[in-house]
Amino acid sequence: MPKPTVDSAYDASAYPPFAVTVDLVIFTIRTGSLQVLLVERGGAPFAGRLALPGGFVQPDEGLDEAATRELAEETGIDLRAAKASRPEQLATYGATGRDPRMRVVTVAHVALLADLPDPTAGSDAAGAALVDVEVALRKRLAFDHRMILRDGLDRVRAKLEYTSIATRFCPAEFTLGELRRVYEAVWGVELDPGNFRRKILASGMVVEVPGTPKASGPGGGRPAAQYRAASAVPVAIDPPFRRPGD
Amino acid sequence: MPKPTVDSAYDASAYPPFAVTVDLVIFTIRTGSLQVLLVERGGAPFAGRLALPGGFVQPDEGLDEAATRELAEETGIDLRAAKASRPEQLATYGATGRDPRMRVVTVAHVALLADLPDPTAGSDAAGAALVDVEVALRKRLAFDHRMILRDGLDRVRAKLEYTSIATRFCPAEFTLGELRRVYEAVWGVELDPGNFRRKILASGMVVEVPGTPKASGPGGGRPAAQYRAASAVPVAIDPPFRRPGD
DNA sequence: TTAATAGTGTCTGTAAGACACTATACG
DNA sequence: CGTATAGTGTCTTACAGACACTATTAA
Repeated sequence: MPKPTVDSAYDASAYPPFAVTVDLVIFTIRTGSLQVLLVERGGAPFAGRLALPGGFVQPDEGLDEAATRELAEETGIDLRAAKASRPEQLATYGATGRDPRMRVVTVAHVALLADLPDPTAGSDAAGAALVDVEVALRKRLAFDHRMILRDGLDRVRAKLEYTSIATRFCPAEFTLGELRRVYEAVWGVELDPGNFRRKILASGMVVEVPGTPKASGPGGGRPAAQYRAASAVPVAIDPPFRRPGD
Repeated sequence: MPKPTVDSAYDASAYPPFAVTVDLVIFTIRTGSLQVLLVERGGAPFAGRLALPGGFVQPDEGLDEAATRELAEETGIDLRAAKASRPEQLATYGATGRDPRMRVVTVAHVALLADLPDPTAGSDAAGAALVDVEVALRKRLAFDHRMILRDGLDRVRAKLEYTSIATRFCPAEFTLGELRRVYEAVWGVELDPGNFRRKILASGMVVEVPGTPKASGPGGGRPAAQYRAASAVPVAIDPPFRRPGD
């Protein structure tokens, strides 16, 4: 095993300079469909195109920090206080020419949001919008953001199988029906309510909130028990909850 | 959802400059134990410490390209010819201060190697060595390389469960006993030969090479049939091959 | 012969999926 | 009443794990 080339390369005075950014794939579920937050680009390049939110990493912050800051700036959610659901690193994209002006390496992150009580929707959503994921994937996004979105979607779909992150899409308390509709929206399938119930309860990922049945919605239906995530941090589902047909 | 901050940030003339490197976690299996390739650092910082091989990304190459180039430089393996087993991106590490001299973001990759016929071992392995992974994790490595190694190990252990990458540790033709010992080395467990055989054959990840039984080793044993990977690119194992006790 | 590995057969427990059934709401 | 959702019970099938058994080699 030949020469170690590390040392000479670490010449602090002469290294190729790169710009480093973070981009965010922010998913949420609205009206039963999986949506992603996109912003419209103002200036060149890709002016007018939709893009993932993101920005430069500052010299004094780490990558996670930058992603959390961008999430706060784009959605108003301050995760440094609510210690849950930090953006998770997805992958890094650094092909030459992915930004036509200079060499930019971007570290993509994924974040899951419970749909916020509508104050957020009415506010200054200047240029930012939630777009159905299937629709977004058919559009021409800026840079390589379509690939990043594709990878982010794959990641979320996979992680539903073996972790409890689905609860991240739900408010603090939720019914098993709501949780099931999260899985159905992300996976694009229908799940048997009875089998779903057994599987989730057996996994221990949720605990029942005693004595608080939820009033049934329009059209009737038996009131459902309320649950909350058993753990603040996502936990492994064992055995995994395999998605049908994949 | 508030202001999009993307546009102003994309001022090509004023961005915070970073150095971008790739680091490689190169695993192989030797004498039944999982080993990782480490190099000894010559200069400061961390002079004398063991480190993962790696180096700066050049302005005209992509991240994958840089990782492949570094792999070739460190091991003599040219993957641009043998189109198999490219380094796979692991994660990106960019904490402030991870390099004491400047801001360096490193994109870590994982590569799996079949143990090479000993020419490589005898050559100029100046400062490069294969180290048992458990031993390496107990050492103090340079930079945050211990964390990277830990993450790389987790990744490989997980990927054995649902892909056919274990064959990457084997030569072109191998017996099921050899493949089983790969799993045992990576997972650190013992597997039942009979059940292992059934599981692997049912997965379709290998195909038998007809009419070539392998002579049994020292100590005897029935000769084993030879197999090769059913696909040049890793394929999903369905249902997954779950690792015992985890 | 013994020891070691390859390969097959069989049983058991767990869990997923299909689906029927009961329970409780709305209109 | 009908319809919709919540929740339980049951049956079948698939498969992992334990383990016994046969086959074929080296020493």
